[in-house]
Amino acid sequence: MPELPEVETVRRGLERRVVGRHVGAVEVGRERTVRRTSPEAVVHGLTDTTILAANRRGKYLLLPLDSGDELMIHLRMSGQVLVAPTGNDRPPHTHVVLHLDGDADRPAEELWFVDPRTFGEVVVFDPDNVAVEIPDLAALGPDPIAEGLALPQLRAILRSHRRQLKPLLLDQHVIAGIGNIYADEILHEARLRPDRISDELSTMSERRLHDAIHRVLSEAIASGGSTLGDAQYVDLFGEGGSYQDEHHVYGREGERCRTCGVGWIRRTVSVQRSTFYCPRCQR
DNA sequence: AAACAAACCTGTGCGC
DNA sequence: TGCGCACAGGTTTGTT
Repeated sequence: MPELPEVETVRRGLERRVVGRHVGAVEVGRERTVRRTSPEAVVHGLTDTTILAANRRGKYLLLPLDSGDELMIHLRMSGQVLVAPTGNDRPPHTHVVLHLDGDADRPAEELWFVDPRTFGEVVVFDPDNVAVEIPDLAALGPDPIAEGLALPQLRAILRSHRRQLKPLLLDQHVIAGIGNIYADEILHEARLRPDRISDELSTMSERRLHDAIHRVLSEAIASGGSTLGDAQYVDLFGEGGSYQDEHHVYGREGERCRTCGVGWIRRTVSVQRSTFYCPRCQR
């Protein structure tokens, strides 16, 4: 579920609350969550370390440790990262727990990785060996927020592929961080149909797409991301975002278009994903 | 190279 | 009320 804006919101929470903390004990409850290595590797890699920073690339959370290793967390569809006072009841599907020591101004707390569908993962890796240990992370395209994506760079990407825009935006090797909600919202903002071909856009359309990527992602981050009806996505402190109120097309099949007030939002399927757009103002 | 399908899991909402 | 099916924010793998 979480895409770039949601992961960025979690990252900011980690920066505020977790960076600088020392990790005492570590518990791994479900092996599948640490399947890239093993429970022992994650426990040993985290125990008695200090978390130095909270970074993000695409949908990957990356926390450098004082050991020289990094903690990588990917939420996939249903993962959550939460902080809570030590001793609080843990929600169902809490698979990894980091005990954060208290200090002069903070009580001891726990960092929980919660994930009903267990697609998410937690791994401790050596950043000098990332291409071998986490090849998908090493192969990520540019992150429009963390690294920036200038117009000439986007043009080069669009013109070097001959692909439909929706699958192209969802491809993490091409651009990192955009998922199903924001791909649709970006294409709506750019007034481009999801099946337009990347190397057939006018220079003006390329510019609109570039503007839309930055505008939609930035505004979604400013709103704390999108929390849908199931409240699956919440930030580190359990708070939902509000960008769902700004959605113009995602989840709005059959509704009148908020942009043109004339068209009706249509749902199709692309890359096995629901795709929403306004056939009148997106061309 | 790009489109397409299936797989990995669990939970929820809907029609009947 | 209960059952079965469709569907869900992601990514990998394998096939056309």
